[in-house]
Amino acid sequence: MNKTTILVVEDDIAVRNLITTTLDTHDYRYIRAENGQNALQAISSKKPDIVLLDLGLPDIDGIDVIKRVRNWSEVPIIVISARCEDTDKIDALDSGADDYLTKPFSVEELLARLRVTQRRLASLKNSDPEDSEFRNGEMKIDYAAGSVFINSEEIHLTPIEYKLLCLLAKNSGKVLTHTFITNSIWGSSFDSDVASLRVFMATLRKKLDKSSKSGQQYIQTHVGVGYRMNKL
Amino acid sequence: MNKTTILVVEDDIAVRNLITTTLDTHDYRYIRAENGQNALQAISSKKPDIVLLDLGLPDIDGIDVIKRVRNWSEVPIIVISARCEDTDKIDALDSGADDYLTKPFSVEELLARLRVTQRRLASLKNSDPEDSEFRNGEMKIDYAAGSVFINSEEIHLTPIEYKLLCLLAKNSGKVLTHTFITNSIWGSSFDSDVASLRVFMATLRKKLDKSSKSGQQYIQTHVGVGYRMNKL
DNA sequence: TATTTTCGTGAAAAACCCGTAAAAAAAAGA
DNA sequence: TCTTTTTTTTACGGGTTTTTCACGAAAATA
Repeated sequence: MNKTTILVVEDDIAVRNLITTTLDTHDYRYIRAENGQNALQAISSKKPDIVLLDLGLPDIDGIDVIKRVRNWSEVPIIVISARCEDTDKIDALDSGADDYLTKPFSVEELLARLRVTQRRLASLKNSDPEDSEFRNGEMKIDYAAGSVFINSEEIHLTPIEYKLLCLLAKNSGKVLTHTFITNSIWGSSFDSDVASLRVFMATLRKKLDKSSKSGQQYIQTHVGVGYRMNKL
Repeated sequence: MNKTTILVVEDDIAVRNLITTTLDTHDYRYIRAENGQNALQAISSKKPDIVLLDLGLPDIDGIDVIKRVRNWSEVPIIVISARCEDTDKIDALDSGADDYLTKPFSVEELLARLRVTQRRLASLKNSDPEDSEFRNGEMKIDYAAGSVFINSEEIHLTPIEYKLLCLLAKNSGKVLTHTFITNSIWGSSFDSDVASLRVFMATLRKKLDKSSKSGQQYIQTHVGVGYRMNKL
């Protein structure tokens, strides 16, 4: 049986060393990342079992890291942060974090919470390896890099366009209702959001089709209901 | 969709009221238990989705409650306790608790952690995606994709046509009265709706028959009563 | 069979929804 | 600050969808 692998995302060397030596002495394997970019890449390439994430990273905000990971991976994320405000905790948890510890934290508690997470993973034993990229026809989404390609040619998407595409991709083949989509992206569903949604769909389709050779229809409209990504 | 049911195990009336009123205002259902015995009974008989557990109960020690529950149930347990020692936390977590909050706790944080737990429960349920579909003769309805096939060739239906077909399919073999159908689709039943219904039936039949090889009659008219989908 | 009622059908009218462009507002970078 | 990018708002045209209506066919009733 393999050791549980833990990705430690922390730029403060002292804290990182504290964590890694603790993990070492408790029979864990670990990987390190000093910033958000590396963290995202490590999650997609090394596929750790659990992620320990500091929120105060030099490049990307920790919350954004969580959100981006959650576009394609369900890997448990335990946040370890100096931010002790309630709103920070709530933001992190609602963005997709599984647990939240505030610095200074008890090493023993961290280990206990790791065990809780491991227990849950074991009972799941859901051995479907999550793919860090999505392919459909000529399109490819590289989740770790946050970039999209048509025929290995990168196309630039704005944040919302990217989110939208990920949402459709994750539910490829299924019809997503207007309200489901607007809720997923804006958190609420006003009529004005649906109007915006149409605009985004238009630009997204334009960008996808422009690079596509065959006249493939990636996104299909379901009148009065919503949209669907076709499996090609 | 049912509300999430939460068992609140807490003997301190003030704290309990704080929690239950909070749950009330956030669309949760709750059950109460004042001691460990009642809690164990409630978990087995009422089958709550989540348990909020105070450790300082009058009869059984909270840790023991956790251990005994874990003999036969995996229900998520979130501990809310005045004990703030690390060892207490670790004992509770290692005994099978899923999370641990110390009093005084932030109501907002509690809600956020409840949402985390709910998220996990939801993803557990959806792990086996039964892509529900309906088959009858050469026809197939893929509900998730919102599309209809005749001999694995997709046919385009307008929203009402699709709704109508789903309604007939769901009650395949049964005669549906005019008023039942118009009520299901328009919410009310005017004479004009029945007139429309005839038109929709005509186009629907036309679309189904056009692709069908054998002259199968999917929809049968019952004069003066309504329509029925034949089982083929 | 004759009469009445109910259905199916085609076509036109009305209503509706969607895509699109363009401008305004907001956010992000330089 | 100014510029650039991104998001939101608004309005309109066009195509699809729904509704209405008229008339002939089919079925039920007597």
